[in-house]
Amino acid sequence: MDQNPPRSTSVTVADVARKAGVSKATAARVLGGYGTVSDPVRDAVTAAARALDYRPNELARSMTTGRSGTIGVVVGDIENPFFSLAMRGITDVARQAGFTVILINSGEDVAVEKAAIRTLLAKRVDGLIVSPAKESNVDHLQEAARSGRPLALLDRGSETLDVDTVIADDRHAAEGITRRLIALGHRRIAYITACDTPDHVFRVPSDVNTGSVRRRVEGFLGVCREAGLQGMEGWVRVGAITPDHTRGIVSAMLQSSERPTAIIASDSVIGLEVFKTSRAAGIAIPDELSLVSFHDADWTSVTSPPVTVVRQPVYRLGETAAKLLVERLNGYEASARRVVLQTELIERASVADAPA
Amino acid sequence: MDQNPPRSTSVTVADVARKAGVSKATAARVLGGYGTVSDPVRDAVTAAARALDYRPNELARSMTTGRSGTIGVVVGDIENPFFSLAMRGITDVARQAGFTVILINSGEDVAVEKAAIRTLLAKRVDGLIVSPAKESNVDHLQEAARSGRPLALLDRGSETLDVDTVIADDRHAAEGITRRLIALGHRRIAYITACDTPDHVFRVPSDVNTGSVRRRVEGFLGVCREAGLQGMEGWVRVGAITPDHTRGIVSAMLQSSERPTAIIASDSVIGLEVFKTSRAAGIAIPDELSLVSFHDADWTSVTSPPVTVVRQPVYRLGETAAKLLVERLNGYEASARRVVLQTELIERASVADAPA
DNA sequence: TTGAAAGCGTTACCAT
DNA sequence: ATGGTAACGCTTTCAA
Repeated sequence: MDQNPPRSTSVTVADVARKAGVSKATAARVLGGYGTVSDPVRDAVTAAARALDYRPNELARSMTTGRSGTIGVVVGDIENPFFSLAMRGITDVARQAGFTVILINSGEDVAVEKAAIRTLLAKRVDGLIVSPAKESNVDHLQEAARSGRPLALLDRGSETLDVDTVIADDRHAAEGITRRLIALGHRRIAYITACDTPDHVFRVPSDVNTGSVRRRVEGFLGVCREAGLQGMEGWVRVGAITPDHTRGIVSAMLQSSERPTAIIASDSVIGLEVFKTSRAAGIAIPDELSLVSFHDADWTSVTSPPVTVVRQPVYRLGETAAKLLVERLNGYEASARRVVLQTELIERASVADAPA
Repeated sequence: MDQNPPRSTSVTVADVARKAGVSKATAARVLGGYGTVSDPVRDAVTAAARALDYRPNELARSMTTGRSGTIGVVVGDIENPFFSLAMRGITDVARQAGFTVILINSGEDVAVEKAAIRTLLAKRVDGLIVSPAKESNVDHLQEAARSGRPLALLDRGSETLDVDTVIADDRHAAEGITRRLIALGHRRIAYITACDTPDHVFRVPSDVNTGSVRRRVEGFLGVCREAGLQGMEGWVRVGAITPDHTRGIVSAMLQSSERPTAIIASDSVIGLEVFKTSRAAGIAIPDELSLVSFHDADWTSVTSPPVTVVRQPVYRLGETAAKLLVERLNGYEASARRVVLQTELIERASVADAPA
């Protein structure tokens, strides 16, 4: 029973081999679980390994095999329930497939995203899942794709990037709620998103670089146009990047003489702030203001009134992206797949006829 | 302008050295940013690196330096807003300090946690941040600590583990809200937690293995005892691990003849489900039932009535754990530090006098 | 300031 | 079935 303190320098296959009285190659075979070895030798090596408390060095292993068993994930903000749920989907699939996940937060900043990709590539991740901050700026992703490591896009696609992509049917969802609101008599409908433009004002959909949001805005404007509503571009508000920003935007709107009769919130964090702000301003939902939010966050059913939402299959978004990536990692070679997951409108009580 | 397709095998220092007409050692020095080199040589190497689009292989670097620039994080469930917010704190600090984060979800399962630690150690993370599923079962953490890699505990401590720990003042918080409820005349006060016991029933605090929750339960029971309330152990309910489980527990309670007049929810996910279930059962909050929840999730102020919560400095919990770890990584050697962050009771409108 | 060569801990190829 | 040995891409003495 030698209980000597484990020396700081870790034990290697060579140590195990020596102790078991075999060659390094043989020890490596049983430790690594490859090649063929006789039972007695296997037992001896196993015993030696246990005695020495051998721990494989995955770094060294990756060094020679070229696979790190790691996938890199870059998301906008892990604190946002949307991403944390998608992340759960990713990690579940990854773990089951034997991969480990490196998470980097881009804060929706392209420069950070760029650096993240470099870091991840330098660490030799086997593959990448990215939710690109801006669709227009994907050179670094091109580069990643070219590096030979598979890349999957999450929630936000890119026309120019021919890689596996998993998104929700955002345009369709936006069209649906816009139609519904118009049918209820709404004409002053605001769309609020966290996406920003250089001068913080929206003019045309191409101003919005986040794929999922651009598609929604296009859907929104398209239906408005089709219904004869002109100049609705003015009702699209960008830059709701924090609750404070959102509050500023919403209260300004609510105080103006031509205030909106309906608001579409691009995510649940914004939806919540719209709810808070209008309540604080004494404006009643849904009598004076209708509210629809993307993402059926768990609390949306519990407010008074409960809020009408677009349910997105968020967990499955992450899960699917990870699955596609793992397939690539296992050698799948066919051309890029684009998966569009369906959303569902959950009608609750935050939407009503436009006030007279 | 050679635009030849980048060959699949990556370019190494040797390639750069050759192109720059210097030795591998010299090239490595400028590429790695260490040692001393003359300006002309530096420029030549830099130019060659750019021309070849050289990317350092961090794996190889880690191999020789022994540092991977990575910290491993094991949490119960990244989908829970508590952990996703703490995670944000961790990643922010890590990134700023030049570390990358590997995230593993334990699902509060000790076996998974154990495997996670092994994996992380095998990947040679420089340090670990763990939110241990069970305080009583920390052999694998002992082991991690002994491996020489620093370990920091998040939200849940361990008496037997002498490592840096960051927790909230859970006991104190629980005592505060319990006193308040008792002062309002409540006698049937339930405490509901996700933590489970083998037979799903609670008898004594030591049944609860999750540090933070055990401390809260101790605080709760202590104040009850001190106020002359006996047998309150029967009001502690464990196993609210999913919304469905929670609903089952709550609705059973609400239907019993001796139903609680107040409920303390151990996290916001449970708090939300209590809210939903009691509403569905037609039981009015706070007139017929008072509710206090741990974690001031963003939605808690927006329900009707808004819910009284214990505000925990969640982001700072993660941030602080990461800071302590990074200090260790930078050579800090003194004995283990235990940081206790203060909570705050946010009184809103879900708590009232006990019904007559 | 620069270069040659020895590791780091694996895997993998080629003999035996 | 087993052993010897050359990679993998980098850092790091030690000399020159």
